[in-house]
Amino acid sequence: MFKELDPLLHSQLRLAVMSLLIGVAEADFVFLKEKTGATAGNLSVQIDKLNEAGYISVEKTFAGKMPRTICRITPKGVKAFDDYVKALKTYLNS
Amino acid sequence: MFKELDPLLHSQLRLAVMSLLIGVAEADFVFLKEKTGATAGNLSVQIDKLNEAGYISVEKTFAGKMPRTICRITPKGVKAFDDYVKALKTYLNS
DNA sequence: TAAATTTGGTTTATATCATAAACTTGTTTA
DNA sequence: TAAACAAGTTTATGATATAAACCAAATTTA
Repeated sequence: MFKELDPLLHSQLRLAVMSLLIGVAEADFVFLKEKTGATAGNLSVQIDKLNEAGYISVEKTFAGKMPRTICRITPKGVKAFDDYVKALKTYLNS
Repeated sequence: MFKELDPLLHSQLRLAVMSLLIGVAEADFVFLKEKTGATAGNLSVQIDKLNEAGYISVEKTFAGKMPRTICRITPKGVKAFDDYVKALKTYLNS
């Protein structure tokens, strides 16, 4: 009947981040912040969680002298996102 | 870009309840409990929240001598569900 | 060059939420 | 009448989302 919804993805901000990352090769912190409209603190926490789950990879580099955090979705993340969408659909067939 | 997700509907159990109710004229507590697999306590709490939000109406009657709680989705609930689905789609266009 | 501001974040505190365990009220069965 | 069951409700707790506060380095301004 209803499939379980991965709690890691069933969060507005984390879902937005994954949604953005799935469409691009990579995206940095500032880009994600602007696109999602999230506060930096909240975004930082949610990126950590996605990273720890292995759904995204996080690379910390420098753009010139300024720090730059680059995020990329992983194959595991793509699969999780896909599964989440499938599960969601079991709730939306009204 | 991303639309807000109504926090009242962005909950696995409440979403399941709404999903069930949108397809039928009415459903009682026991039916909802069986279909969702939720515990009675959790279901009771979430039904209350949906009721207080005006998304469903709750009628307490008796089936013979046993109590029976009947739930129905309201027009407001239908609209909220519809809006939620629309908002969700802004996250899934990958 | 010193002070103020901006950038790019992280850490911490809080308020809310989802959930299950425990409880209640009444009914049926042995 | 005691035990078991039915249909919920209340309560306790642990997790979660979120923003406020903070920090270090770089840049701009006076």
